[in-house]
Amino acid sequence: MDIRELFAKNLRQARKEKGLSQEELAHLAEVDRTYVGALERRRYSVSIDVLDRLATVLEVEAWQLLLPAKTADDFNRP
Amino acid sequence: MDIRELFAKNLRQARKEKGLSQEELAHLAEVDRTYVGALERRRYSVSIDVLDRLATVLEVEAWQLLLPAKTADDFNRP
DNA sequence: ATGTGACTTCTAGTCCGTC
DNA sequence: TGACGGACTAGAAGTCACA
Repeated sequence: MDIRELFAKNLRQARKEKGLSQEELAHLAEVDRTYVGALERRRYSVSIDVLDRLATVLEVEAWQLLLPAKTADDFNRP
Repeated sequence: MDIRELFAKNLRQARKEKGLSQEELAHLAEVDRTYVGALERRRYSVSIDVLDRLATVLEVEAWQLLLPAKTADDFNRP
């Protein structure tokens, strides 16, 4: 799993958890609606400036959007 | 402290801890020699693709390069 | 409400150099 | 070894129309 996919999944997950549409998130973070969609489809390598704006709107820390997804193994650990 | 400054400081610190020069890091991560220096001077908003390559060379996780610096208060916490 | 292509503009990122 | 400038190219950032 490359970094774009990681970010794409975290972004989509964080957005859904906030109950926002791509359009709403885009508006709040002052980026284009289609750009958010493009990021979730891993089309671009987002810059940290935009990443930070998105994180702020989603009320998470910027670094959290780059956290690797939990693997099945994680759930079996003590 | 904005995200570029955060990244700049983490990058420099991680690089020093590995005992690498800007030039060596640049070569290993396949970016330009002057670009590493520019990032440490917060001149650009790095993309996550390059951030990931730098992290790999520095043997840290990509998200760790975006971690906020510890404040003085952190050291006083129980 | 989102996916996509085509397009333009802006900045990331390269490459040359000097201090 | 690192700071910094100028000129350039690649790709991110941003907009629109249509499905």
